[in-house]
Amino acid sequence: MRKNYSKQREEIKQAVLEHRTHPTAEEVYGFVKEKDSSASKSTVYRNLHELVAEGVIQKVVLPQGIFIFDGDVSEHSHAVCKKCGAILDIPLALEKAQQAMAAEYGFQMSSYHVLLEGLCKNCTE
Amino acid sequence: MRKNYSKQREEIKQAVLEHRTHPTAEEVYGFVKEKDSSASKSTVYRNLHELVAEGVIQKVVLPQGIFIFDGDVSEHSHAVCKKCGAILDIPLALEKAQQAMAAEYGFQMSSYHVLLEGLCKNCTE
DNA sequence: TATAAAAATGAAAATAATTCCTATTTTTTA
DNA sequence: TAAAAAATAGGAATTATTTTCATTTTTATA
Repeated sequence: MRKNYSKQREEIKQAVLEHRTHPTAEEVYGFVKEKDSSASKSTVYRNLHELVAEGVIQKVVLPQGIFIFDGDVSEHSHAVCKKCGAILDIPLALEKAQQAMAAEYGFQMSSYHVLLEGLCKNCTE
Repeated sequence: MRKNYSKQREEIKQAVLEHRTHPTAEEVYGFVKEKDSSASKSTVYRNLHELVAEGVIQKVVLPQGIFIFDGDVSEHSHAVCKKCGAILDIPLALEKAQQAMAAEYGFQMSSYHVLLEGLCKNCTE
């Protein structure tokens, strides 16, 4: 277990936790640059990867193949607005699916990713 | 509407429809090459893209960001085996989610993507 | 059928996101 | 405080995909 976080590591972690917008690596890099202009991209990518491995943040892929980072590591799903791109966290649980998958397919489901697409509240008003 | 399919276009379509393994673009390229060694990658990518736009096949992204192609365009979900990589089609419908999303978040859900991960039957035996 | 116009192709270059490499800097340890 | 370990910046390398474009193939039509 790592005892201390380096300055950059802490800034990268905070950038993901504070910005609840589900930033991409590039966006995290932008946030970190604001505070420490000497920060490099490789450090951002490396630390994001390590934070994911530690379970501090999670990496989610959007249907277009873009990766976003989420400071909320609890099991939840996402809804992406096709117009503004906003990403909502939704507590959509698929516990029932676990048993159904085992019973019907003999598939031992260990995790799931649900991604909804549509229009968010703002974009339909 | 396109009347006829070119030779390559037809081979590319067939490769996706016949191989129910959910191939990547690279794999489709491999299948097409077997029948027509002169086929190029750009043609495979272009046609896959067009077939998706036409709704003949669909493109799905896996959590690692890899794109796979599916000849079954009906709304269904996928379960990926973490051991062997097998991809199962599963009729997991989220109709209820549609109303719930509208009622709770004002989100007009138009489509969804569900991806389960775990171990398939073969890999647990 | 011959031919002009349109569409599709192959090959290679360009792109974009991410990972890798490495010399240097920073931090930790004792 | 010195040696060892860890982390960094910056750039090169990688990989999957897209774009470009000259050539080939197909289609339409005179």
